Amino acid sequence: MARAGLTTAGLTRAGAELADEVGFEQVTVSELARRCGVSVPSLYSHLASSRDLKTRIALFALEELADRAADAVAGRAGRDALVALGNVYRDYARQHPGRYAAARFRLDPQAAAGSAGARHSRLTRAILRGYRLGEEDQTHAVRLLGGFFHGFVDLELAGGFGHSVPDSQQSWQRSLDALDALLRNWPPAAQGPSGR
Amino acid sequence: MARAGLTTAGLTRAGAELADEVGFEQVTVSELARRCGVSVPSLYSHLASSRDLKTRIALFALEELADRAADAVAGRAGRDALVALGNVYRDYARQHPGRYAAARFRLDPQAAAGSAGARHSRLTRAILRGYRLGEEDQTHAVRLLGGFFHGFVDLELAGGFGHSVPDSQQSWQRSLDALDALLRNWPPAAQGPSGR
DNA sequence: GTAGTTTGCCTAATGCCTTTAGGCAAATGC
DNA sequence: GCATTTGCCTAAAGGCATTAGGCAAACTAC
Repeated sequence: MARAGLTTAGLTRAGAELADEVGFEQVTVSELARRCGVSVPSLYSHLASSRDLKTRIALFALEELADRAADAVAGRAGRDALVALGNVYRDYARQHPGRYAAARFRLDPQAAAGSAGARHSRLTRAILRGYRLGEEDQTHAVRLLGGFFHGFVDLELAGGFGHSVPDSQQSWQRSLDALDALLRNWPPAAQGPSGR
Repeated sequence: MARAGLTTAGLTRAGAELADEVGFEQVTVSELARRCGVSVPSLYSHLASSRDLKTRIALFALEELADRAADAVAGRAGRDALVALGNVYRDYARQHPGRYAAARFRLDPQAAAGSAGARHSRLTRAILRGYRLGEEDQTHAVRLLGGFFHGFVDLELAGGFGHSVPDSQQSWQRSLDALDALLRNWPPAAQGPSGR
């Protein structure tokens, strides 16, 4: 039986493409096998399980996204960098909705530890160098931005900002404006316990 | 054959509970049937499909969440309302991770139109009354907050802010502080095209 | 080049999930 | 009470995930 020349990396890439075509949720070992012209069980020579496939696609997407983010923010600072970084996430999600969903896949702790997640965090932290934030507030800001980027993009992709005025592109821009202003005027920590 | 007394609403609630137990992704018609003590095909008297079940659970969760949000913001304004609203989302997600995930399920346009999604939007808009924002900027702020609430909570739940310092509770509080400050000092629209 | 070993492909098989069809009897309506 | 509707069941079919074992290509060592 001639070998089809499959590799784990190749299957991961094919899986990522399939994800963008049919949606990450619809990616199956069976469909991938059909796409590669081999029988379903053959894929188990290269993949441990369906979950293994999804994990690999997720890691691939996170890496790809981090590479784009790194390129986009290189040589930029302050507001320029903030906009560039945010746009990377939004553009990637719109160009590659399946991969973007994959990047949101719940990884097990071990896989997560080896993922590009930390790169994303570092890149976000890097753009904050253009703002005057203390160590701790920088971490808060990283998480705020991370949450906003992901949340806005996810809601938008899900149609949450559907065809209503103003369009979501404007909201995106104004949100980035607002966040830039916020980062330039980050409020000091309150004196006592605040709320909960 | 005695009737088990199943109803669509009852199955939806049982499905929501199952979601919190095993995770929304693991909810199946088969498991629900086992839980109710009936055969799998029996459920098709009350549910159109597995997707119908998930859609119903999603609508249920969105409604439940909107009720909680309405209660929490009633009689509050400004920063107090902002914190209360944000906390509803975060608390719900932590208490009911499966239902929260269900609330994020991609509904088809028809189901989405009849969902509590618009209530959520209105509630967020309502808390913004305590801030001086123009009509359009209010919408931008609704989307920014919606994105942040969802994004932060989702990343947190996924372990994205794992056991590192400062803990995510502090980041949550500081983020709400920051957003309150932002809303009180919302930047005016820039003169010309900004960025993209 | 040859022999032994490893590896990647296949088919068969198993089990789980989703769904449909048709039968039977409980429940409902007149 | 009778006719109709409805909710339960079993049987069946198809799809997906996965394992086991066989065969031959590919690799390694001498």
